[in-house]
Amino acid sequence: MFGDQSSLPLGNNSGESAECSSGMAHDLLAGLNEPQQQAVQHGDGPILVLAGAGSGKTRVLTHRVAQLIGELGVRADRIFAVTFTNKAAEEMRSRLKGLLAEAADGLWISTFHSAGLRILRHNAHHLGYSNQFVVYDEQDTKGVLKQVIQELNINDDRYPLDGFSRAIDRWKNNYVLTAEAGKNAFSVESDLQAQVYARYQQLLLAANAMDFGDLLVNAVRVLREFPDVLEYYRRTLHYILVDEFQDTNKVQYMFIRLLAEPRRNLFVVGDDDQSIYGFRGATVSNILEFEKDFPNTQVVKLEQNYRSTSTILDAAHAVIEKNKSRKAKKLWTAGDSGEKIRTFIGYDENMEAEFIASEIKKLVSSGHKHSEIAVLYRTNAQTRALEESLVRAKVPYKIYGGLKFFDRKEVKDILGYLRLLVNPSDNQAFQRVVNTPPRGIGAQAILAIAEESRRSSVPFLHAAVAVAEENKSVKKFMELVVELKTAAAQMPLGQLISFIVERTEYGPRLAAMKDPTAQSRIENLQELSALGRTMEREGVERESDIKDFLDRISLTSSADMPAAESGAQTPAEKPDTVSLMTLHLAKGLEFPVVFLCGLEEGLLPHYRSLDDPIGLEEERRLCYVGITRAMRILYLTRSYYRGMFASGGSMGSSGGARVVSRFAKDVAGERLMAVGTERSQGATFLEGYPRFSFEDDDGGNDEGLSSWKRKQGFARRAEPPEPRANVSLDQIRSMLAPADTISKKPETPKEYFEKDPAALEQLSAGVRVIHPTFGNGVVEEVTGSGTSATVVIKFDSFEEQKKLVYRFAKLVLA
DNA sequence: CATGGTGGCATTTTT
DNA sequence: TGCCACCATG
Repeated sequence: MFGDQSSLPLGNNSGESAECSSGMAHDLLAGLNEPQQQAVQHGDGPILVLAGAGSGKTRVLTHRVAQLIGELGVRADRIFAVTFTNKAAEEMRSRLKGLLAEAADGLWISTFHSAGLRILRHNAHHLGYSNQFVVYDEQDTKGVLKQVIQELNINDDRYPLDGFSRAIDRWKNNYVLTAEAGKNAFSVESDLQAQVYARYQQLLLAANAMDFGDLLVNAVRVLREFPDVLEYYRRTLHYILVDEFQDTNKVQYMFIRLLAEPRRNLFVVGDDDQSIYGFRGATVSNILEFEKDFPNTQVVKLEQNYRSTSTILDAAHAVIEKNKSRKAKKLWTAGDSGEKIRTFIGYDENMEAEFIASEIKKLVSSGHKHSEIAVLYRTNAQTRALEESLVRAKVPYKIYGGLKFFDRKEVKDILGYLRLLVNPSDNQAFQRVVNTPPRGIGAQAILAIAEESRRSSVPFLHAAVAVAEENKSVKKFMELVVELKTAAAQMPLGQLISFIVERTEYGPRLAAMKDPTAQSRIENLQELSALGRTMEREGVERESDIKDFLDRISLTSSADMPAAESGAQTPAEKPDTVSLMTLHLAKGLEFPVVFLCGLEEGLLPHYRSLDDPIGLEEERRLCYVGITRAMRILYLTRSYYRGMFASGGSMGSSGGARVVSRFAKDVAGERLMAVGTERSQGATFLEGYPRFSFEDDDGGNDEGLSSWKRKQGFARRAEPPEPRANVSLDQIRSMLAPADTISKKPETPKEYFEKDPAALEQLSAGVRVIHPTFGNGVVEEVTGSGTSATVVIKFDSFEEQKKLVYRFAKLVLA
């Protein structure tokens, strides 16, 4: 009776938007089962929805929002929905757009990190940052850490950088500020880590920069330490919804708790079986804490699965039921049992990949679309073999995760210039670009600049002015910066980027190289410029274009955009491609056909978790997530040997021969059906290859591996794999485009200046503001304080200035 | 003092 | 595979 749900073609991004209609009332509940309706109709107060895989979680979430707006008359801008990835946020946004049309305007839907960023863009000044701070990525962060380690004279053989970066990360996940970290140091090492942490934060502050963790930590700090700010957000956000609640860590939990506390209208959705971000500090205990912190929480369980066949669900259950720490539950389906699970063992990872590629071709010729198929794996390293095989078989695919467009060196370099232009204290950007391309400023010169920067406590860029006195190369660089700075004030973004590429010699030098990759790098820069052009906005200050551009880029994650794709597809709307991604990225998605590969001990479960029971449980959940992505057909594959670096084989006994994953064994039995080599070569998925076949494969010509290789055209590589095609401009653009809300309104919450005393502090002469009826203007004077404050504003479209009572003028920062 | 080439080495998962 | 450290050269 809910058949329509289980037959969704590709739930993640097509799916339910089709159901949109305007007469909301009963449509909202139609097609929902009992517990789903219960969740959607829940009144005020806290509610925890335990939603198993494929039980219609997103559907409940979106219908709940629609219910709040359509039935209960809640204003859209009173609702705040948080997700983990931009992709999930975008998905929710588009479904709501389908359900509610323009009634959805004003909703705040965003990831935790963009929410933090948005709050800090208005409030970072409370913490001593400028509101124009930059966001440091991992590389920048490592650069700062390196500096700290040098400064503190730490032996980096004994204490490697990664250790510090992990420690700091852990602290931030748990909202441990530098002072507490220092106080609680219990060993030489942790004391050292705390010192590094403290100095690291100082340097970030000096550079007016925040790392990813800071976006949350500092947001929470602002809310905790500045009651006015907290008050403002509490007054604005009446209903809060959280997706993937099992993956929240402590800071994130503090964040939503702070916001939701007074009204307690908190709606969280999660599944303890799908908690796979323990390494990031996520803790299932948040689910337990939740019921403690929010007494009288209503709990709703969704156990009916609309996605998979019962065979697939059984297999998934066989894997997950072995976990000790989980709430007992079992998914069920009203659907059929479907086909058996198909298994394959390849001799090595190439053969495994070849199999997958050829199997995909078969599936496609029997009527499946490429886009219905996903290949999932534990580690990004596994993509190499897969990609090669897919290219050779001419199967169009997209890889999610891994290297992003914005991670490419040339792109980062040019972005480095942009960063430096809008934020002169961005020392990491300075170091990145000061000698890129090489212009005679080496280690010594940079050392001198760093020295000067320390001595007079000014940013590197300023320090460089002093150094320029006696260093011609530095002087030339400074002149370049001035020239670019001038250009930045005059040119639109796209043009500016091209200008930078030219004037820094970056482009010309690339063009002069004979390196075959140079051409594609030039193209990447052209794309960057084109992208900049599409981000230009009318009537906005040039600099804010640059800043927004940089913000969006720093929050665009690997899940949001394919890192690589191939296959000549027409530039149609939805290119038909197979999806490749890690198990982590696959969470929340579904596909009619799923290949789950590398089912080997040491890979899934990953060897880093083998000796840790808690880690093993998480690996098990990961496997569970993988299996439950499949709707109709599931393949489990592995290989017998795998060309990995020594570490991976450390647990394998006989020189790298790999052992089948314990999770695969749990699935074993009637449900499995061997396909491919297994039947022809005596190899079995669960056992491996018979010994005799491949001990020396130069010898035996007519059986086993070599013949298989010949048959597959293995030995001679038909043609070299084509270089990865670049991601299309359209895709990048569409990823960057979505703002926090459905409508393209200013980032500032509507009532920012309505009654909030804290906001008044931001108004002073020269600040640009927007008035709902008078439009854009600039503040000339602020008089009085509190509720009697008045503001004099000169609006662009009026000759005379206007004097407005602050309390009533619904001003918004421009 | 800066640069470019070479060889060694490390690779979980991500906002 | 891609990045970093080191070394020889200009």
